[in-house]
Amino acid sequence: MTEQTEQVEQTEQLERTGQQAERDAQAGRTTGRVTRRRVRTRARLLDAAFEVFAAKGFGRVSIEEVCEAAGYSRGAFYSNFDSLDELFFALYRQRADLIAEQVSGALALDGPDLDVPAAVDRVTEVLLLDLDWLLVKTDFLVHAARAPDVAQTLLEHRARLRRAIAERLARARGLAEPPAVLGDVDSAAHAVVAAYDGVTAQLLLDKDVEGARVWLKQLLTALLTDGSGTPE
Amino acid sequence: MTEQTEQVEQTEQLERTGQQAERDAQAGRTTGRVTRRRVRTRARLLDAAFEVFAAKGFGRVSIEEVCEAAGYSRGAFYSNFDSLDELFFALYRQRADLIAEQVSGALALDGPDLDVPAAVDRVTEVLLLDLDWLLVKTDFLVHAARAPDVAQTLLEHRARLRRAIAERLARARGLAEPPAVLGDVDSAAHAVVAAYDGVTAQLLLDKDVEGARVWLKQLLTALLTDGSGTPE
DNA sequence: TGTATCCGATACATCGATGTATCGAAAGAC
DNA sequence: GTCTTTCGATACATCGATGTATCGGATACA
Repeated sequence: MTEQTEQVEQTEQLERTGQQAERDAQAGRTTGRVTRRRVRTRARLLDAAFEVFAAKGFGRVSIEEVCEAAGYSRGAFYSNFDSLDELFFALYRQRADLIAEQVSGALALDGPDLDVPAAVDRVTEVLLLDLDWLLVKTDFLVHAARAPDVAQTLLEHRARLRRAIAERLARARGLAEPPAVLGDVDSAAHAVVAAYDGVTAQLLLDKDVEGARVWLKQLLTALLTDGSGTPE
Repeated sequence: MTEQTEQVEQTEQLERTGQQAERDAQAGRTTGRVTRRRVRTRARLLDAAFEVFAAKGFGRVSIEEVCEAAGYSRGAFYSNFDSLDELFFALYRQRADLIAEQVSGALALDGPDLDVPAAVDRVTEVLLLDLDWLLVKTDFLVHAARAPDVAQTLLEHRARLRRAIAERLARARGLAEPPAVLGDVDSAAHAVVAAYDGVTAQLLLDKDVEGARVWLKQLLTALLTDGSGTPE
């Protein structure tokens, strides 16, 4: 569905600092024999998983399919993960963290005082970049909805995101913008996330990324600038 | 997860007018021997499916589990459906139509001129009634996202819903309300749906139905009344 | 009540996925 | 380069789910 090669490199780097030590510790040696091969296969498995999950949905994917897509046998899988759930969780964390960074970057771009429409543009660009990711993300949401501990993690993730937005808004709010249609910045941040999720749902069905972007921008500026922005 | 008994009656009535003729036609007789037993078991299978899907998620449910929950053997299932997918689709249609009716009712309640806040209250009540339904509905969304034909159906469903809202809004708009933060009524309707979906996502994680209701009301009034409503 | 038809239960054959145990090969340490 | 440790491939046993074919009991209709 997406290109496969050389995306590995990226993942590999992410993993290097990642949850490597845990497994080593659990295996005995405290970090001796860190193994280079291992990181590679782990990264490839994650990338393959993303590809396959996006294409068929978490619920319809077997361990073997992931391994096949990654070019490994099941032995490799069981050597790196305990279950598909664990792999899914790791995958989500990896990608979500990546996006979170990008969003932070987009928010931090202009100076200490925020240019709302410009920031909205940049954030929108990042958030609606990859349809496959939205698919997997939604899959994960549904998954988390039935696993309280997973849900907890996801909620914290979202809370962090909201807080970041709220802080950014607060810094900009005191200056020129009139108070938005919603009371405080917290509500505003909440609304931003809701708008994102809402647009995602439609996008998943009609696959019109550009349309979704336009629409999300419109929604966000409407919510944040109280009509003085660029509605319509 | 939810009560099971006597919900059957409801389903049964829905089915009576439903896609009954099709199968008969396909089986030969044009509608001879309409069978009473059949409608019962079909209805029970659908109810059981709802229960099981809500609890475990579509992807994690086997045909046998549904049958067991319904108190039938797999023979009954294969006599009524061809696949889990088909059952899922039927289930979605049934429930979605039910909700759509209720929303229509809630919208039609007050006279020819609409009292926006009151309508928002009523609609919110209906939309966020049943957490299990939201789970199944989201599951279905993810499912549809990967099956173009199913997506098409879902999109039409949503379009109808939006149109109903838009028409209702249009009737109310000419009178007193100032134009909302969004341009036309179409955009407004679109925004309403997006808000609904957005709130749903959060609700699926924190399971706080009351909070979600409050929040959705706030969002909707903010979007529809341009601040003159009851924000905070 | 008889009877033709329909429906759902049972049994069976098959397939795919899972997890484990074992072994050869690769990779790091010296 | 060797030697030890780790990783991943292979083979195997098992289990659960699927779909089908068949049969007996239920149901509608006369």
